[in-house]
Amino acid sequence: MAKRTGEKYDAIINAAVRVIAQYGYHQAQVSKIAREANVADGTIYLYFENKDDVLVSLFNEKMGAFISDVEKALSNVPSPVNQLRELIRLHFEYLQADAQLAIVTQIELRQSKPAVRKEIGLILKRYLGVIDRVIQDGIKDGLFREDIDVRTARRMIFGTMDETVTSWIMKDCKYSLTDQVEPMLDLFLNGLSK
Amino acid sequence: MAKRTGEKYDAIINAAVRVIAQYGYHQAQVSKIAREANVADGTIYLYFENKDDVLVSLFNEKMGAFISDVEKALSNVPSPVNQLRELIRLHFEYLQADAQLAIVTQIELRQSKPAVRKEIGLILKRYLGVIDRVIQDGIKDGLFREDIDVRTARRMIFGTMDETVTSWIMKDCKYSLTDQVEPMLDLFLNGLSK
DNA sequence: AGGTATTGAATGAATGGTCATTCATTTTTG
DNA sequence: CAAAAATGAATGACCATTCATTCAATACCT
Repeated sequence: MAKRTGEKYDAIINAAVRVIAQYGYHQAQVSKIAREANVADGTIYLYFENKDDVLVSLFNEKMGAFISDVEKALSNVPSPVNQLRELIRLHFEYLQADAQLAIVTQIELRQSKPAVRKEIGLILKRYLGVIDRVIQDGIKDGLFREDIDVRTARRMIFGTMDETVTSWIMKDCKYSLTDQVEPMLDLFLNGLSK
Repeated sequence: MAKRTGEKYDAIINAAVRVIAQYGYHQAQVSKIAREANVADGTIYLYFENKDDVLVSLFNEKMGAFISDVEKALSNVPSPVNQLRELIRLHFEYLQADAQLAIVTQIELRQSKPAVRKEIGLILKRYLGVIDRVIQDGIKDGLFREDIDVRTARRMIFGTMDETVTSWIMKDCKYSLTDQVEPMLDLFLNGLSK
């Protein structure tokens, strides 16, 4: 039965991030991940059910930690406007700090099988909930318009950040993501119109 | 040498859309696509280089037609505000009218190999150019703020539409996409702030 | 202490299933 | 009756997964 914990568990997950980031999803064979983790092919099956389980666990460990960080950080920020700023900032800072992880979660894991993507979607729901709460607080506090639809606004915030990170990666991460925080926040708050 | 035209060429592309939409990218074998097109497996290789070429051609034919429609439609619309409305409307209308195509371009083809995704990216560039032009016109006409960054705004517009279509598909297309046009346009133009 | 049994972690070569692609043959067309 | 188009069975490459075996550590005995 898969162990799901321990030193080698972490080693395999981190090896998977490096291998997938370097070779891409389709060239990340189990044997390559095993070699990178300094472990035999068969050992992976002592810690994980199968290859898909490695991918889901990877996303769960890394994204789970990120969401917890965001939740904790936002709880110390009073104004919803600053919460939104902090959310965007953390989103960009986290991925900018670990470009390999960014490539894996943003590009490569999206090529996985439906079953894997479904699990990933469930984990992401928690993050979407965090965004929703910021918007709702903003409306309650009278800072945001009460006639906006929370889901529409959430899709705008998440969709824009997601697209921004993806194109940053596609352009080889060669500009600063965090420089985008203020212009993006300004667009979200004030819109295109004069 | 691949023919890239003719009755069977279209039949194969349309069969690919149906098979991929129904079975998913990973269960869309060449033999299944051939059967759906009423053609032998080998015939596919008379019209296409290989399986990847089928996928790229599919995107090129379908998305190319869509972009041309959008370009033509916008050229008859005077105000950039109305151009933006029309762009969002066409984007949603086109995908709502053909849910199978929406599933394939929005979800399934994103699981393809890097080489295929790269081609898809090139085709999409033309569409992003259309969005950029609407924003630039809006600034020139004094309707949009001149201090916004065109690329940031473009990523907001494309990212938000993309995320909206994806979650519409994930929720089994069971609400109206086109109902989202006005609330989304309003958010783009006026933002979240009161 | 010295020796021996027991456990379970780790190994990596072998297996088996899956498909894209090919090409010798057949069918259709002009 | 050529020439072109279409066929579909056979091929071979690829890779996740398995499992018989090795190895190391710990417990148990005299």
